[in-house]
Amino acid sequence: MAVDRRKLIVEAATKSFSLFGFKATTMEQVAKIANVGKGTIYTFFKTKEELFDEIVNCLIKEMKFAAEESIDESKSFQENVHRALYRILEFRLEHQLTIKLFQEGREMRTPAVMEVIERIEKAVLNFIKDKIELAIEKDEIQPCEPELTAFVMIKMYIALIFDWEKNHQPLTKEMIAKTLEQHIFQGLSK
Amino acid sequence: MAVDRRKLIVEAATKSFSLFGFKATTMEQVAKIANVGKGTIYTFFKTKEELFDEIVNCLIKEMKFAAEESIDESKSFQENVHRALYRILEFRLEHQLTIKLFQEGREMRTPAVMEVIERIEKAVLNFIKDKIELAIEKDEIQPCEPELTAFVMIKMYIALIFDWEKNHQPLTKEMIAKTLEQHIFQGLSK
DNA sequence: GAATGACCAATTTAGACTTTTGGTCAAAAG
DNA sequence: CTTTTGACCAAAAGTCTAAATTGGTCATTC
Repeated sequence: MAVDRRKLIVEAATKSFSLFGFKATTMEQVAKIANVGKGTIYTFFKTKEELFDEIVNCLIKEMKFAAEESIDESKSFQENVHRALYRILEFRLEHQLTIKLFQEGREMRTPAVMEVIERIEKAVLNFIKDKIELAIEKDEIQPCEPELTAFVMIKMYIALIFDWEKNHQPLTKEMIAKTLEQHIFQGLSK
Repeated sequence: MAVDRRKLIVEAATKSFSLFGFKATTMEQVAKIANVGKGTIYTFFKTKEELFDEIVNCLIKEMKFAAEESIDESKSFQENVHRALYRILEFRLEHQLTIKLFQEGREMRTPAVMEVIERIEKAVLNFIKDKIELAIEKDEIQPCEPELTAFVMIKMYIALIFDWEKNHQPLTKEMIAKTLEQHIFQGLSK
């Protein structure tokens, strides 16, 4: 084959979804960008959602890779959780597609987008959960419900990065690390 | 005066806001429920928002009272934070007005309602912040940024009560207390 | 002087009409 | 044959405007 039409389509769709979001992207436009007949898209993907899902799956893989890359086995569990979560949220802010998606989810609540956001969040949860399970096995942290702990950590991170700055000065990376350290790891008890 | 028209109006408006929300409540309806001419409302309140604000201020006071009541000086700071936050969120679920308001905020983003929700959340933040400052003074907990710590605690509570059950079995009051204890107070470090 | 409801400007709603869009498929291309 | 295509269709979304509603006023009433 001269050109990989499937790849062309996926690339075109990624570009369009990143630029205009899911709802505002039309299949005709994707076809045009990909230099392909509209019908051709449907030989590879049953629906617009299926095309979207493939792209998001790819995004999730990239995200996992970025997170995994940020981990340094020689560092402590705490340090690594901080690095991974910070990297993941950084990723969200660096990639046009995630920015657009979360925006569309917030502003229009497009069902397909809401679903996909949930998938992304589940993937992050599972990633952190795995790290926690490992840390428990290696006796680096107290035993706990890994899923619940991962959930708490992520919520806290999101809150510190995205919610706090709605009413306050944004926190620096160091402040966030310190807050996580002080609250989750060290606790406040005397 | 035979009847306190102001009180009648406030009561009628409270009933209507609780039942239909802010946007779906019309001043005419409030007047009708209060058995009062529409113009009368405007002799007490300049706008619909002003009437709304008065009612919400009252709600916030009640909420503070409930929270304050739930505190037992003889118990530990941790126990009291848990009791107070649990009571506040319970309050939110017991009162038709808060239920309707948070729902309207979520679903329609009515600006006046968004503002009011922010006011409620600020009040809760300040309440907890005060308790934390007190606890630091009394040397019950480590020194920390009271506002940031209060913020983290509240976010964690909301997450554990409202967000966790979107994808999992709801947590019992005890599980929530334990999670807060384990994560915030005791920490996970070894 | 306090209370009222008819009244008004402004916003919201309803729904008829138009356009766009996801998806199909018979025909064209290879 | 298989693969690609774009005209085509039903359905969904968008647009436009006339009608209804609503927050707020104020001359009149009590």
